[in-house]
Amino acid sequence: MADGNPRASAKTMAEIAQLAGVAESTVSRALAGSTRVSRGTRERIFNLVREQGYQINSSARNLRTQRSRTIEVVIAISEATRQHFSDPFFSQIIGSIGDALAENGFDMLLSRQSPWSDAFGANALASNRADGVIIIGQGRDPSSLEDYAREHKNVVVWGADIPNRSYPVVGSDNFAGGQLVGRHLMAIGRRRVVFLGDVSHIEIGLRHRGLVAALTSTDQTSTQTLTLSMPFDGASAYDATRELFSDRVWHDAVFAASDILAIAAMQALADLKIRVPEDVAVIGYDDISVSALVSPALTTVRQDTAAGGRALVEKLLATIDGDLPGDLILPTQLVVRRSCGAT
Amino acid sequence: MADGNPRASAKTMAEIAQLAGVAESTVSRALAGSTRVSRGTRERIFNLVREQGYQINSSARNLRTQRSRTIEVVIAISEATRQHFSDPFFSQIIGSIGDALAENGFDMLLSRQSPWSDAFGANALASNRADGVIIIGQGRDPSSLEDYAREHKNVVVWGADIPNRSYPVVGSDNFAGGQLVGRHLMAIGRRRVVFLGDVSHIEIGLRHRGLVAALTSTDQTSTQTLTLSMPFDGASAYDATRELFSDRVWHDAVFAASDILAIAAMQALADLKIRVPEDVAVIGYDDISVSALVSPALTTVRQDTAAGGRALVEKLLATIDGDLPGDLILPTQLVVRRSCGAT
DNA sequence: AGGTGTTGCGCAATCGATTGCCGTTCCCTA
DNA sequence: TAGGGAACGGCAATCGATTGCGCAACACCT
Repeated sequence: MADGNPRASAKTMAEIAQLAGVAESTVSRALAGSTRVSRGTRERIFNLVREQGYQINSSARNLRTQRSRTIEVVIAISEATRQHFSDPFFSQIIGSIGDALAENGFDMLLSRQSPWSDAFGANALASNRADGVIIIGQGRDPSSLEDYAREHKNVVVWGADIPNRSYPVVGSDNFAGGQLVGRHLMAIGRRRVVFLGDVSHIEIGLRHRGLVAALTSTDQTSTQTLTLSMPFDGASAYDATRELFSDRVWHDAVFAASDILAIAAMQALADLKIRVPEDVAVIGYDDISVSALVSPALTTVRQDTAAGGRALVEKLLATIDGDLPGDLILPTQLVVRRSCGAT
Repeated sequence: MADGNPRASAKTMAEIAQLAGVAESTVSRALAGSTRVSRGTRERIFNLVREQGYQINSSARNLRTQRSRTIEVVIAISEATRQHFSDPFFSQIIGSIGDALAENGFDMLLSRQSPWSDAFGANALASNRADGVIIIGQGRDPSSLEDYAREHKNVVVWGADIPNRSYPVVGSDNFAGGQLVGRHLMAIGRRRVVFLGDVSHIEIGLRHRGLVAALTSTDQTSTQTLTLSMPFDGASAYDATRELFSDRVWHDAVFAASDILAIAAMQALADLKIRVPEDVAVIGYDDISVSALVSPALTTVRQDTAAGGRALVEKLLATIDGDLPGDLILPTQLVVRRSCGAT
């Protein structure tokens, strides 16, 4: 018993103050690291805190300070998009956001419902649960996001640099990414390209436009691009690919809007005994970790999620501090592996 | 202007009360759906709330009610384990937990640091953030988790049914899963099995024991199992597999503790021109969505993450309500695909 | 009319920490 | 010894909602 009776009961700051023989205000200041408390007092208080296993009640603190040191992260995945939350791309970016937030002493509230979607649901920002919001993806209809951003402070978004925005954006250069793919395909002599992805989704539309731009800006013989556009998940990408190639193999390349789609497409081709990359080259987007591990390894456009997540957090925290940070469009990089048939 | 001036300023319940000409208490009760408020008053209040875009301040509410309607979800990934947060297995289970929480009106606080790891970290100091904690994985050292669970109420864990626990557990039957694999391998005539995974990790150890039990409980000719045990990620699984098989192909099967490891192993084998499944059968664990899409499609043991996530939430909420829910060990299921060479 | 409920609502205490402002104490200097 | 600071710490208001208790008004019954 000499070592105290840890976390027996002690609960409030008042109790600590009582034990230390000081006022609550002093305990508060000591814990906050204020210089207005003498070293001796501070140490006495810290020892008691440790002994008693005292923890600040964050509800009370949040109420008083009017902030929560919590950030809401929203993965706005509509049913219609069919994109799965478990797409590793999301996990990667969420992971890096989480790390960056933790380093700054912020908690992360994860949500899959856009705060504007449910008219009468709870809105974390409005209700003081969160000091800011990071939204992953602009989705197919950026206008509701725009409305939301206008009415709320402290919103940053992972997405594309679209005009008439009122929020800072971090994203990768989707158009350039599409271009990289287009140029690469031209360079290795593939002209008849299938694009797989929902082009009405802003970012994916940009990838598509980049592809088309690269393919048509050349003076080589005309190219023919087929765009399969619909909400895609792995399964439907498989089906679409399988159907397209089941009659005959006319196209010689597939560019999928995400690695998940690309991997599904490769599977469909394999099941049709169509060789990748000999008969059809396949290129994906994201560079999720499994892409290096499939056979053949997937050529893809890397999005730097680590830098992206970190930047999102930096910009949001700056916004909260009253700054007006600019946007950040990260460069993309083509990661050439076997699936495209290049050297 | 007739339609009011939405979300102009209105902020506190007091303002709403003022506008409605009632006391704060009445507004509070109306919002809480108390029957002690007349229909007329209730409607008047609701209209004002809508008009003014009022949202209850959750810090204040949490302080007063002493709960937060928030659950913390912890992915306890140690550096040493090398397991990546972006493993789709985690995303899947987090997704289903998130859905179940949302249905019950709870928020999800996502954290990658076990609450016991940083004894005095920055925000370990704060409490009352969450009404309960869901911990994914017992890790390699369940004792610190045990300590934590003893000192805290409302903790449920995804993991294995280990003895001397003081928390409810939901998990899949790892031993049975390993057995399934062992039996299947025996049935298809593979005897020389390599196990890939960190057996000091509780759940993975069980999978391993299940495998060994199945392989040795038979009266067929003796089997030889090699266990490669170390913290694994995709890359190191690749390396280990590559090294093991580079001299000669003695083993005829690989059982990996997760699909990610299995996919990496398949890649290593492919790079060595070793055929899967003809020369070496490969079986994974988890059945993440990409496993059906790799070539050859991966035979694996399915963990029902959807049911698991839901059960975790149910049990936690029951615990919060004062119940003492039992454990739930979900059945596992062998999903036979091409990589094991079965029909 | 008086008694007994029932409804509907307000008063005021309360949750636990933060912080502006002010009061001591102590030390140093002139 | 008086005066001027600096250093340290306490008082009390405050954040915004919840809730036990009490009171008024009205209905119903005998």
